Amino acid sequence: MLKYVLLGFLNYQPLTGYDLELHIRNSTTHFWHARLSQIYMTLKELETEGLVRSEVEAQAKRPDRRVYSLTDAGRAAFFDWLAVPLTERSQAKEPLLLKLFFSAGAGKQAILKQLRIQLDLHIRHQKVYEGDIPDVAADLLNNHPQLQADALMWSAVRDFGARYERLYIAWLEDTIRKIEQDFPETS
Amino acid sequence: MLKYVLLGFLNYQPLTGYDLELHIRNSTTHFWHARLSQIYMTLKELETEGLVRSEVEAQAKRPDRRVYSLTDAGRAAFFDWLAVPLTERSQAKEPLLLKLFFSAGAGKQAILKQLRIQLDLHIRHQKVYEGDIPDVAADLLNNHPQLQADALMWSAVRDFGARYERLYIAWLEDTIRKIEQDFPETS
DNA sequence: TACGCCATGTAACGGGTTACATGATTCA
DNA sequence: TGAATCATGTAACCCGTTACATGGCGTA
Repeated sequence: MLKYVLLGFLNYQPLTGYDLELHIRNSTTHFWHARLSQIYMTLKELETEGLVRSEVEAQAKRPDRRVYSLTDAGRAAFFDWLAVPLTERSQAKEPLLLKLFFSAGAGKQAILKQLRIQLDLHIRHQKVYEGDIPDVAADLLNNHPQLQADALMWSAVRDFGARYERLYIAWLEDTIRKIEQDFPETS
Repeated sequence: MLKYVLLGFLNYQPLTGYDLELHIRNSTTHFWHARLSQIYMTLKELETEGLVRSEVEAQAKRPDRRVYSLTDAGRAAFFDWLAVPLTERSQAKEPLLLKLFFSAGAGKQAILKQLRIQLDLHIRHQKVYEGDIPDVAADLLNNHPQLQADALMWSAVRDFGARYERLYIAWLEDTIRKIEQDFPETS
């Protein structure tokens, strides 16, 4: 799937592997993330498949950069992917819920500690969705005013993220309260 | 991580690979799932690591079953895992959000179709969280009344699932409305 | 008679993570 | 002087998926 993330961003403009990592980190990270090493590998694969091409650009006072852009085949592959709707619920894996599910034996205090650590993390993370949109997205929109429809989709997805953080925080707060009240003291 | 799921269920009672799949499908599936083939492989690995042991049980009119149970080392490994809190937000991957993020080019009708397919899936799935707890969980509780604290954790996690489904449905409905209103007609 | 459940596995493949490796520039 | 940013890559490993393989029993 990372292939399509890369094709998707390259459909907007040519970018390097490094740039792509920035875009991913700033806009898709809460529903799709990737390490730089994987991005570089995947770009190579896309190039051997003929979906992207690249050229090296020399820079003064900076390392050379390899700039990737979509080929016609790449653009076609991307739109083919877009055209197929997802007909199943996605089955995510949530390590926190898994650990909590089995945590009764860890004791009341350990459970509360775990929940409070996560509450803190989520509260501190929340500003990502409340604040301005990231610079990379703003720049992209300024440089390509025809991306209004895209911006609508970006904001819908961002809205999901905001709601999700709110749900997570409310659930953590309620669950902390419930455990404090109902969980038996370790004897 | 599947290793800990298996250890966690075996900490309640001895089970076969097939039984474990049933438990997973009925209670952890919305935050952790696994295929039977992987479960069988992982059980073998756990046995070579000395964390579980197994014995074959012959059955009349049914295939033989290999029943796994925790060793002391397995129980210790499980509680070691429980004792370490998760100190990072979990980064899930959500293919639907990814596709929507890039879907502007697919056109208004394709986007609405995708959203409505998912809305239907999530509405039909919702009863899983609204109805009774699954039989496997109820049986476990009836046979082991000392699992009251565990039941509290199970219900907390289940509550998360219910809230998540409600969020998903509300977001899909709101997004459908927004797209209908604001997304430019394909020219 | 055909489907679903019970029951266990192997083999090939794919996607992703971690660790390793390098090195200049800029800013605090 | 040390940390962050820019910039690209390779190799080993691990976890998980898909496909393949088998076969009896109960039930509609």
